[in-house]
Amino acid sequence: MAGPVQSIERAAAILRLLAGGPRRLGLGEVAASLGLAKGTAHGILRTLQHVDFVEQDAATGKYQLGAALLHLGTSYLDVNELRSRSINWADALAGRSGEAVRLGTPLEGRVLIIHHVFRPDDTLQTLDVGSLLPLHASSLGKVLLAFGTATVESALEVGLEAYTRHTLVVREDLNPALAEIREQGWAAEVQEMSMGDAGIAAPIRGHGGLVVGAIGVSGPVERICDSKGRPQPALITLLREAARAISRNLGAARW
Amino acid sequence: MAGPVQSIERAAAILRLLAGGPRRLGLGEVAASLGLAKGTAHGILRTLQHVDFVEQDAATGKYQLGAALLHLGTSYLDVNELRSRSINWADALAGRSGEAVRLGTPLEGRVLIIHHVFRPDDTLQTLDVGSLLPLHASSLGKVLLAFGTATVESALEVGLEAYTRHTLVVREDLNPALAEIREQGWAAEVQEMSMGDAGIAAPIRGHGGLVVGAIGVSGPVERICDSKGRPQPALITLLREAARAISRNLGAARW
DNA sequence: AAACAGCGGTCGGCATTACCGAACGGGAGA
DNA sequence: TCTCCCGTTCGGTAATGCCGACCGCTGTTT
Repeated sequence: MAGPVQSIERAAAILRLLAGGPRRLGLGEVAASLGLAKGTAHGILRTLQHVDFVEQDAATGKYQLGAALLHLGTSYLDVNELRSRSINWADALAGRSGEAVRLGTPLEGRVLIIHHVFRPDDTLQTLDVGSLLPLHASSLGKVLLAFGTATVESALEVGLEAYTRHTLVVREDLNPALAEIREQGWAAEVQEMSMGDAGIAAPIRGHGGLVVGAIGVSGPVERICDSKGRPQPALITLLREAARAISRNLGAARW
Repeated sequence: MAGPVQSIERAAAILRLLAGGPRRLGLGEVAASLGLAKGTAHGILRTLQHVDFVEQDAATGKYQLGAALLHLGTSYLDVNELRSRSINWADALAGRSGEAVRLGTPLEGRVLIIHHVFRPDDTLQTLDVGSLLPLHASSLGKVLLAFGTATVESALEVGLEAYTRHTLVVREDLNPALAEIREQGWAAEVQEMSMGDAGIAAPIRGHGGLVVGAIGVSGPVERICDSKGRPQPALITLLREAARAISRNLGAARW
C-alpha cells in the first residue's frame, strides 16, 4: 500500500487540532503544534478556509472550524446505516425503559455518539450526538473494547483518565472486566464517569456477527441500578432485546 | 495570494460530492465526477479513509462519509459565536411566538441551519441543524441575500428551483423583493418552499453593523400569516426585537 | 513617543511530492 | 466457466507544495 497524501493528512490534523480546544488558534500555534513551517501551515489553512472548512476571525486573525463541516457531519448521519436502522428500536427502548438511549461507534480511541434519544420525561437535556465519550469509562466504550471494535491500545493512547474514584484506570483491571462483558454479553458503568450516573450497554452486530457499534441506556444510578448497586435485570433484558433486534435488522443472522 | 493546495481542494470536493447524494459512491464515479484519474482519486480517498473522514463499505467497496466529520461538525457548533450568543434569545422567541425558530448562515449558495428550537408544542419535528435551505425560497435566505451576506450569484449557481407555484424563480422578480426586504428590515416567505408553510426572518448584525446571519420563525401559513396572507405584525415585532438583541450582544452598536 | 516583540502573511528556489495512465486481480453476474 | 467491471497497485515524471527568510502591521512596553 502506497503512502497517504501528506497535505491531506496535515489538513486533517489541523482540523482535529481546532476541534480539540474550544479556543480559536493562531497560525503560529497551529504550525508549532504540528511541527510545520508557518508558511506551510498558512497554505493549508488558506485552502481549508477557501472550502469553508475553516473560518478566520476578522479581528484577531485566529482560526476556527468552518461551516461546511457542520453540513458534512449531518450528512454522515444521514447515510449511516447503523444509525438509521437503529432509530426505531432506540425510540422504543427509551419509551419502555424511561431512560435516555444512546448509540456509539469507535473514533480515535473514544466513543462517538451517533444517536441520542432523550429520556421521555421533560427535563432539560443536551443532545450528545457528535460528542466523544471515553472508551474505558462508559458502558458503550466498554462494549466496543470487549468485542474488539475498538482496541485497548487506542484507549491507552488517549489515556485512562480517572473521572471518579470508580473509574478503571489501570489496564490490569480493565482486562478481566472486558472478559466478563464478553461472557455476559453486556457492559455496565456505575459512577465511573460521573458520580450519581450509571449506564448499561450491549453490542450491535453486523453481517458476519462482527460488532459494529453499541447501544446503551443511561441515567441516575438509583434508577439504573437496584438497591445492591447492580443494574436492574429488567433493564438489561430490554436493552439486549433491542440490541438483538437491531443486529438482525443489520443482517446478523443468529444473534 | 498564492494558489491553494490542490490535493486538499480535491479532497474537499470529494467530501462535498459524497455529502451531496444520499447514496454511496464507487471509486469510478468519484473519479469521473471530478475529472480525475482513478489512481489519483484512490490516493485521496485512501488518505481520507485513514483519517476517518471517509468510510468504505467492506462488501461493495463503495465510499461514504466518515465518523470524524460528525465530531468536527458538532465542534463547529461549539465554537460558533453567532450560535452561542443567540441560543437564549432563540429559546425565548420560540416560547413567546409558539413557533419553531431557526438560525441560518450562508454556505455555498444555500442557507446552513446552525440552530433550531422546536415549536413548543409536542408535535413530532425533525432537527434541521446542519441542513441546507435554498437562498431564494426561504425567509432566512432572502434576508442573507438582501443584506449582502450571500450573493445572488451564488444562489444562481445552485439554481432557482421552483418548489411551489409561489417560488421566485427569475432574477428580475428577486431583485425588487430584496430591495423591499432591505427597506423594511425583515423578510417573509409564504408557501414558496412548501405549500401550507410560511416563515419570516430578520438580519443579525455583528461588529460594524455587518449582517452575519439571520434568525427566523416558521410554521403553518395560517398561524404565521393573518387572514389577508400577510405576516402577523405581532410576530414581526417579536422577531425583530430578538434579532436586535442578539445583534447588540454580538457587538453591533446601534441597531 | 519611540522602539520592540509577536503576529499573520508573502515570496522564490529547491526537491520532494503527488499525479497520471496502464496493468493487475478478484468478484459478481451471465 | 467465462467475462466484464471495478477497486487497487505501481513506477516514471515533472509539477507541486514545502520550506525558511523576509515583510508589514498591531499592540505593548519602556
